[in-house]
Amino acid sequence: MSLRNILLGMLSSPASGYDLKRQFNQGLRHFWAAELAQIYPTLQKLEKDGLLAASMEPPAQGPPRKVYRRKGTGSKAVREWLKEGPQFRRDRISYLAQVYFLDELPNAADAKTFMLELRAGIESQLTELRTIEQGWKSDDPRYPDEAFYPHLTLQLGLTRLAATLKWCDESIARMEQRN
Amino acid sequence: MSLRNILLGMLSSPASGYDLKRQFNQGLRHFWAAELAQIYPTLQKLEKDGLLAASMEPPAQGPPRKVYRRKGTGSKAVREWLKEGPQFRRDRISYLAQVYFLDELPNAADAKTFMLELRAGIESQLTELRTIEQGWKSDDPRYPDEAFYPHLTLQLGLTRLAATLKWCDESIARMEQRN
DNA sequence: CCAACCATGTAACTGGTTACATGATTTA
DNA sequence: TAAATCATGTAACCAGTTACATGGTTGG
Repeated sequence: MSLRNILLGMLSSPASGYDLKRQFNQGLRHFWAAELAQIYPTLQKLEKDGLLAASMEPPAQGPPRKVYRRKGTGSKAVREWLKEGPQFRRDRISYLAQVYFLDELPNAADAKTFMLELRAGIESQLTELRTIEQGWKSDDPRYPDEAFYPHLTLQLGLTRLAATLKWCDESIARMEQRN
Repeated sequence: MSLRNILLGMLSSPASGYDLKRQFNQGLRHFWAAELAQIYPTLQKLEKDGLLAASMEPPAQGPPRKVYRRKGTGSKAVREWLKEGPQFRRDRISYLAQVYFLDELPNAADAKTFMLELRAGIESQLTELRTIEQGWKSDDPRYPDEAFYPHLTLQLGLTRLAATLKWCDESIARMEQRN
């Protein structure tokens, strides 16, 4: 259900499915990912439901694009989604499930290897996020003021990853004390 | 795929589907939730695949239970899952998707209401987690030493929620400055 | 001309949720 | 005896992923 709302939100200005995928990669992928194979059918459904209008546009260059425009009903749907209040869907954290069972590894060194790999993964996510922020800064000098709420989401991403990294270090230290 | 591995991990001692659901509610629900409608068929599949053995056991009291036992192949599968290294599946955060589009609300007061509700939700998750920790403490006085890794997962939950709460407060403050 | 990229789509499958069905046992 | 809880399951559906198919356009 959420992808529908997200696409509606992104369509405050007209865009094609391919455009939207690019936007996902730039601004939303740190808290939401979507594949084209899911985006295209969802847009078709939104058009059928009367929330979007579609038109084929042969552009100045490149292959023909199907551009979607948000209708009044579409904008209303976004506002209703936001007025429902925050949605707390229990998110699953795969690697935490693994940490939970780490005692199943008979060799303590294997558990430590796991945690070091985890730390490395989190750290690379952190640098990735900082790269996104740099991109935003260079795209528009008015950032972060011109993108107030997107900036907030990025801040939470950075904050959480920093906290997770700290947790990794503390956990590894405790594992060493445990021996 | 992960639920299979989690169930295998939980079955270091024999249990029924219903037991496992209870364990989910106690120890894992802060990073993974599962319904009985998913647990039962998954256990059946694991039995069919030869990783678990099942036996009907008419207990001293209560209705008959189907108890599953992990076989050697099952334990091996858990170790292999852990040796693959940490799985980073991009987690989706619904409420962040909503925050991203909060400018769609024409009335700034509505956006603030949203953030306050978000803060309240996070806070209640935090108290819920602290309640779980208290439960663990009273269940076993040796905690957290006897449950080292489960304790670590709880710590991350607490750390992240505290960080998120701080972010909420800072964000609300920025929104007020923005006017 | 070929590789890389732009652009749209369908089909099959997996994982997970919601709703429903059934019945035994325990407790108030 | 009625309600709550224990206990196991199936069916229909929804969301999301992976793999595949197709073809236009641009740049080396």
